[in-house]
Amino acid sequence: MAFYTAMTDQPRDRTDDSLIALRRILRATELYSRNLAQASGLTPAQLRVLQILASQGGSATPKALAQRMGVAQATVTSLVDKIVSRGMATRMRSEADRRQTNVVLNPSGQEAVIAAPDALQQRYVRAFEKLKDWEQAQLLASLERVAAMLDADDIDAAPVLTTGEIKMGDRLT
Amino acid sequence: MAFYTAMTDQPRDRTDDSLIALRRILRATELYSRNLAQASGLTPAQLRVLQILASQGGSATPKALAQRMGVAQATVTSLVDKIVSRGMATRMRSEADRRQTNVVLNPSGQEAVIAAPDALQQRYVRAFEKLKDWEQAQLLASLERVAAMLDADDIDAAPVLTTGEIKMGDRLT
DNA sequence: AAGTTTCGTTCGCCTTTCTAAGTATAGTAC
DNA sequence: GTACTATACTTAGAAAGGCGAACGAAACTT
Repeated sequence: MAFYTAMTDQPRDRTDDSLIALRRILRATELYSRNLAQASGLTPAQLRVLQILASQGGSATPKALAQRMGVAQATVTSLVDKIVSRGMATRMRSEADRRQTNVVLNPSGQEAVIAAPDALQQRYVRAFEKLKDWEQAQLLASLERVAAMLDADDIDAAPVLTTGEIKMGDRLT
Repeated sequence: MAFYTAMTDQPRDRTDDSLIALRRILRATELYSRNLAQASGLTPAQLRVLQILASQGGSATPKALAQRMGVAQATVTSLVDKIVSRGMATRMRSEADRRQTNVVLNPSGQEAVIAAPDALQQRYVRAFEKLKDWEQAQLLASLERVAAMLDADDIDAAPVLTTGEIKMGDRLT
């Protein structure tokens, strides 16, 4: 991990430091999302479904949701159940292909999404928009770079990751 | 959110884009951690406990763990139960204060931590170390900046976040 | 028309997480 | 020293997220 421990100027390895920063980011957002979801009377997972729905123009199929969330279809079914039972969305059979179901966001669901802005947004946006122009550009470039570095698409020698088939060894009790 | 929609050069708002990048990062790491934990025969939460233990010199109290993880003590109890039942850690009453219990990492637990390097590490480190020197420095600075922007410490008007007391309104069924 | 694939649901199971209610130990006050 | 209070942890019970396997229905293929 420490490649150039010799560079005496830096107290710690940059790789380490960047990992630490990344974990801080992760941790902060995780805590926020719990928080926020509670504030809106929804669980994080349910809110995520609503957000995806909203981002897709108000409707999506369970399959699409599952892929988007990196979760099994069965899981989506139960999430949608709960959302539907709260009247925040409705299931509608597709006309074109009747195997498909469209989960459609209701007004009340839209409100929920608006009222509970994304955990990140809440805090991050304020800070981001206070930055100088070039700082914003810089930050954006860096984030996109990191995202690209982590993204599931361009995997080479890493464990499987294709959404929905997580394979892999034994699973003890 | 869109402050300078007028700047026609950019297809989208930088704030939006950076949020999207951030979500990609989050999503990628979330998927990875599931994956990785499974590969090691542990669940993500259990692995997190082991990692924290390791980072604390091999032992910590449930209370400390709970705080570190942003989770209730009862939750830690059940996580520790499972870890202990797999022989990866041991509970030991504290001599000084017998109300306290120390959760101590066993050799087998240490192995697990080493064998299952952090979800981020796995992938990120490889990519990071391929970057040019100035790129690394740049990225690190950006990440730390974002982390600072999100961190719980310097909150002003945002929802509570002090680890362990997540307060906040009603929680529907 | 029979077989195959795809989509979604149902079922049974496990894990995480919470709150509320205990139990034991430590500290403090009288 | 006995009684209160605070702290550290566990237990118990419930809800939620998540999975794979099995299933019914609709759409393709041959």
